[in-house]
Amino acid sequence: MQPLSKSEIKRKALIKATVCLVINNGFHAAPMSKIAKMANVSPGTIYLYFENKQDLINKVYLEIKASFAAHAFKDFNEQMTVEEGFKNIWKQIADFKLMQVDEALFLSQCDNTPMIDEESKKEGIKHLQPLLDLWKRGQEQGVIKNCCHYMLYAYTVYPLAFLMNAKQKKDITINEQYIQDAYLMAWDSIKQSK
Amino acid sequence: MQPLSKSEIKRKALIKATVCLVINNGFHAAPMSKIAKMANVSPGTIYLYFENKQDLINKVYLEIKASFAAHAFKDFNEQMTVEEGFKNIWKQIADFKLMQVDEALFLSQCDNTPMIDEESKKEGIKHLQPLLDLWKRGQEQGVIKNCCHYMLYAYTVYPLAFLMNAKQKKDITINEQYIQDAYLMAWDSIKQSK
Amino acid sequence: MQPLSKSEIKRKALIKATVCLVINNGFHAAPMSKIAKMANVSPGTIYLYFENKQDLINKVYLEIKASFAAHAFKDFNEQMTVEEGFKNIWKQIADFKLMQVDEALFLSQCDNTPMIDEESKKEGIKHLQPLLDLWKRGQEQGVIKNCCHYMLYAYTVYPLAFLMNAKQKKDITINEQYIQDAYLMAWDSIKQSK
Amino acid sequence: MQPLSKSEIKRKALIKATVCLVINNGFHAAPMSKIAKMANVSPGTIYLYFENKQDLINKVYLEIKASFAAHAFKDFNEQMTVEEGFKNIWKQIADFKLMQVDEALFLSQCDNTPMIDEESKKEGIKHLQPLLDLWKRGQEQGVIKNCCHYMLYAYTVYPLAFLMNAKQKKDITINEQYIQDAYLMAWDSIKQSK
DNA sequence: TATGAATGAGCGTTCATTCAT
DNA sequence: AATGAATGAACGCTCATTCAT
Repeated sequence: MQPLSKSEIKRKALIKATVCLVINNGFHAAPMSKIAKMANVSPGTIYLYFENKQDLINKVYLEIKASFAAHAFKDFNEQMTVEEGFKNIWKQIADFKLMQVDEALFLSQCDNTPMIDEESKKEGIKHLQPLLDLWKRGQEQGVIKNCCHYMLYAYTVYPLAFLMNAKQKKDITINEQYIQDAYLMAWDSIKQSK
Repeated sequence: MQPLSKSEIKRKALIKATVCLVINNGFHAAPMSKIAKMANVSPGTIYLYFENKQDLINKVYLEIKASFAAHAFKDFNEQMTVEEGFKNIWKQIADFKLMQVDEALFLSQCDNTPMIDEESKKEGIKHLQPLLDLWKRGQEQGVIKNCCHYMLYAYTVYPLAFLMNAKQKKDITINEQYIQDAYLMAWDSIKQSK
Repeated sequence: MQPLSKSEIKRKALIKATVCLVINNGFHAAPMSKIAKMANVSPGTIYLYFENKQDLINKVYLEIKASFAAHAFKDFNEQMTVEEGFKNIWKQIADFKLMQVDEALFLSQCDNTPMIDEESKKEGIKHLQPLLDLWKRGQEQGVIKNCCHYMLYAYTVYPLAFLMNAKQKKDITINEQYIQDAYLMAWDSIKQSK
Repeated sequence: MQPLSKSEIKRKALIKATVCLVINNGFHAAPMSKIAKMANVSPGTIYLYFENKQDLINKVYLEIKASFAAHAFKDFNEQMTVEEGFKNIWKQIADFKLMQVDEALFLSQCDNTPMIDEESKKEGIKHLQPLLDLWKRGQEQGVIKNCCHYMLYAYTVYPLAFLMNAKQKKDITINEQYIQDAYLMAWDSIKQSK
């Protein structure tokens, strides 16, 4: 792996600082000056890397969405059966949401908020294409219910955001069995009953 | 029904304005001055009804959460079977989320954001008790999967927020059939398979 | 003594509340609303008794100044010798400053601050005429130094404000002996040495 | 003497503006915006130099108190006799109060008002230590009356504030003779009579 | 007389953004 | 490329004052 260039380090530090501040107190408690301080950078420097605050937020969103997708699909291949593939992807998504808590919380906030440009949101969705393709295959094979992708997403991936939030607030604790139970609920909700 | 007092009218107008601005642009783009203007009131007047901005947001949240719960349980009674009862409540929730779009969007933002005091969130959850009780009964009867309420909520109610968002952005259109499909997915995910 | 009329009671309550709030936190921490609350009166009512806040403050000042003068001269008569008379007045002034702490603190703040209209200050000074006359007599008799009244005041009455402040902050405690010492210093500073 | 840095110039300008506005209209009529304008600075800039308005006022007070003390003791040395030393210090204090009118008026307002933190007041008093030491020496030598420092201060230094106020309002005019008379009154009031 | 809800100008303060260095 | 002092518009909020009741 190539070592990151100095400026790439700064960029990453800015992104990390943004995520950290936003998830803890929300957009309005993440001033540029604090982001700069936390990234060990001067406020002015941010504007060498990002056009303005909105651009910064958008870029952070897209970057994290990309890393989320990379994680989701890292073990998946199209030779898998639909059920195998879905389980594989779902578990990786769960893994991401529960291990990369900060990033996942950030995405959850963005997705339920007018914080991000609609355009960037659209852009971020594209990363999920392999999952949509898999679902399509599943529907053609009669394995998965014949409903739109939004619905499939709503009942399989989206619930994880809720569980992640609950875990964050220490309302629940999550172990392997818990994940497995959650997976079964996701699968039960979308699989085609005979 | 009693006519609202003049001051109750103002209070309602302030709440409505808050919801409207927050859902369109987020907490940080809903300044008190705009809320006042939209409610046809002077900025100072807000502080006759609410202690400060945080209090305003909290109260709006709680008020809407209460009206949400009232809607959810309005036709429910405890003589219903678990499945009947769940279907009844779920459909009312769906109805609320899809008809009272603004209020529902507001709740969704609050629930995925550090916008609201943790205390008010806890307060807001209490309204759901009848649903939790119903689930408990279902679990005792072996009709509903034996998992924690957070999970049951995550896979039945929470997905509606995602669908509501999608509808709002005109990504999907929702009709009776769509609702029925969604209901089945919710039920399939939590019902105890034999 | 005649019982105070209802409206005179309110007036007095307003004056007392004003004094109380101003001495504790200064003019800027004595809003009309708090004054009204402390006087058990509605904010609007204040404006039936006083033109505006400045007028209220001025009137409070003048009223207290008058009561201060009444106290100062209550036992004095012009048959007294200059030294007797001065001692008598000075002790009464000391008594006022140390017993009617709130009123005295209020006067001290007013006299060292642009809080009061210059006109009202001028008005307030008139009450001291008997003391000035006494001084004049003393100077004519060669008993008191031949300097202007401002100077005599500065070295006899004004120092009490400092001692009163110190007492208020519990930096010193004051008893009869202390008063007597202070009196001697006042007298020593103005008496004509042979 | 080193030229002041650009930021030191701004700091001084802010302090000067604060003094000017406060002495003319009081704390409550010295808004940050006016202070900024008078210092030829934008409102936000104040907060680069001072934490908030209270901090600004405190710092101004302490800075002036220090310069006051520096002036008071600039010619004094401990080899002087008590009377010499006292006269020296007293005259310098008088000089400061009558020449640096604005600063002196500011101190007078602060010392008779709850404008300044108690803590800062305590801090400001420390500067007077040499005078207190001198008084102690005088008392040990039987030259000065055996009373507490507060009293000595009340009858020697504090009266100057009153004269200064009177001069400011053009009630009196002050010349060398006047100063000398005032000095004698101060000395007469505290010196031990045989 | 007396009220107190309502006003809105103005406060102290923050912060996204710029620009001279 | 990087800085950080400076900006000033805009924020949340207060409060002297008014006026319909």
